[in-house]
Amino acid sequence: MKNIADPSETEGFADPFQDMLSFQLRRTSVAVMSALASELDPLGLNPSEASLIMLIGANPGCTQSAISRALRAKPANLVPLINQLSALGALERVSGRGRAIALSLTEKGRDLHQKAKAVFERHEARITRGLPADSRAEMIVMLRQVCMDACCPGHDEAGD
Amino acid sequence: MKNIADPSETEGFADPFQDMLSFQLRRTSVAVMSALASELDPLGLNPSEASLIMLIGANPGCTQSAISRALRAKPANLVPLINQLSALGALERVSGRGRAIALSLTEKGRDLHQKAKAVFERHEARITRGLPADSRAEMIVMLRQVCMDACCPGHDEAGD
DNA sequence: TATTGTTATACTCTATAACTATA
DNA sequence: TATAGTTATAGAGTATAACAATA
Repeated sequence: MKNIADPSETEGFADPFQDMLSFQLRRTSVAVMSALASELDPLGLNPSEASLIMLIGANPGCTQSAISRALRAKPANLVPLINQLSALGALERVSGRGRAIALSLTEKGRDLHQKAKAVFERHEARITRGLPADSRAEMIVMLRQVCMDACCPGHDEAGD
Repeated sequence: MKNIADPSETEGFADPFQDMLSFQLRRTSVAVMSALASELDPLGLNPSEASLIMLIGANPGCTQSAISRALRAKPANLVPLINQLSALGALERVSGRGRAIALSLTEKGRDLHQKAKAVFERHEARITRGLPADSRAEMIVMLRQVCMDACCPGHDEAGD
């Protein structure tokens, strides 16, 4: 069945990314987000929508610009997301000062918020079940450090 | 300047993702890949192209299907990538058995390979410069574990 | 005028289905 | 037929520019 040199079918295929932090980060992030999407599926939410509900649930009355900063997303990209959750009846807009709009969850949104929190907690437990007890917290600290160092390639100061 | 309740402008904005491994992974991965893209820019390569060169450089004569497995990418998505690097004169195809095609670097490709390796090493050092000495290796081990646990949500066996 | 939000758009990544080519 | 590769296309996610609305 193996007629040509196909190293990946054997142990002989060299993976230069196996020992690179950058690529392991990416692979793991993709795997984790994909698993999270599957776990959120029964709620009819994707990770973006669930994140938005988590954020508004934790900060009732916040504005879109505050959310865009928190999610590191462009304001323009929040519009379809908010429209969909609004059409779903999960959140409502109340006009604030200036052009600002205060976002908060409806009763349906609060229900989704509780369910999403449960999914997140279960997911978090699931992906860390193979780690020693303190490793999760250590890992988060290290990730924040790496994120900061990556964001500010030339300096030593904080940026996250 | 702050007329409405905008928690993100103060310390009062709650970030429910700050202590979640899943979202810190994603944030860090995005920041790291963005930094890598900037560092590869002078070579005229993006991270995908550079990864492909690294992989073929480490495995001369490998096939596209081997690469797609190693990069966890769909074979169809490699086509434009390979076409571009081929048009750039960085790699060449030699037909193998069946419909398989063996890929290898040209002289220009080997030159890019060396330069990309240098960029990767510098980048790796840069993003880990804020970590204690052994943390990088520990982190990679933990990431592989988390990746495995995320990929196989229901079992305990290996999958990465 | 400065800030906030919206629209339109484009570019990259990723995913699938249908197709071709070859042992 | 099974494997390898290609094409076309559709869907996310993300980026920018231009615009509207309001203090």
